[in-house]
Amino acid sequence: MELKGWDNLGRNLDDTLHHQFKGLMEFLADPILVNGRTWNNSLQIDVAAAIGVKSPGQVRTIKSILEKMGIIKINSLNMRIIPTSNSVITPLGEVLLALVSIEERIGEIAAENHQIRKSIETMYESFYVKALIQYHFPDGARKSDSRTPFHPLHATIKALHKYHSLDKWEWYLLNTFILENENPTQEQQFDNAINQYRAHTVTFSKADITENEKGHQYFPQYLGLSGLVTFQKVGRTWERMELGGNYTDIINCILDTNFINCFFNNNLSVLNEEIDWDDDEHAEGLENYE
DNA sequence: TTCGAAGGCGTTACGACAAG
DNA sequence: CTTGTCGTAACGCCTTCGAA
Repeated sequence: MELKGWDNLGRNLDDTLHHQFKGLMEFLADPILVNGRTWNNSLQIDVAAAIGVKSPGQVRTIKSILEKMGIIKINSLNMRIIPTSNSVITPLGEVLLALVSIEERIGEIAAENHQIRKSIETMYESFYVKALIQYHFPDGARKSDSRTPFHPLHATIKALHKYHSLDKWEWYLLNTFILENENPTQEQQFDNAINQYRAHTVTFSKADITENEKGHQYFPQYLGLSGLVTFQKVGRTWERMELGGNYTDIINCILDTNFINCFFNNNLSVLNEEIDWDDDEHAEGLENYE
């Protein structure tokens, strides 16, 4: 049976990316460096040099992941506008910039102090919770199979809630079948597939993954950073994911069927603190993590 | 020409096994 | 039990390519 991952960008979210983002913002903040240029190849080459990557193609990948995470404004880097750090960064991006700066300043203390390290980690978690709430596929979970806006966090949390945990192959089954939000047909197909797998009537190997074979690498990594999901790891690869113990009110909020309606219909934006829930219960859930 | 992104490919980590 | 070797799989950087 063929397994297919959701589309993904091949970029890890880690210290390196955080600092590349900071480097990009520092570059754009300096009019002398930007030198009146719009977002063209020449500018990208200079940005590449400034943030320590080797090609403008990589700068574009970084731009793309920062956009999807809601760290920079979508299309704020384009060929018509001369960018500045202020015209590009989102409120969520400001949070990340602050976190990276804090981490740099107290880095030495933090290295020796478990408590402080833990606090920083928690701050990054709440940052990534917000980033993932707004992270979605506006053009479909997998371009080859779908064109409907899709919210991967919602789909994952919902599956984890129902099936308690997902191993790597169950994760690929989720990716293979679930391509739309709240689609009962797809959910039934996924249910059949996961039950067969759990009954050991089918087994999978790497060779069964025919599309987006790194689907297990990137999005699960993002989930882990948010603390919403935890992973049982063997060495450096994960075997099983389940809901983290914390953030239960956020998780309940994401599970609510209104969540998707609000997200896609009301232009829900955690970036700009414009969440406008129908009832107060949801709003409280989010406020705890502002 | 510029774009996004799939996946190729070099590097690294793991695990099995043998030898000390 | 520890150390060393080696084959395999995972990782992740970044090249390449189809599309616009």
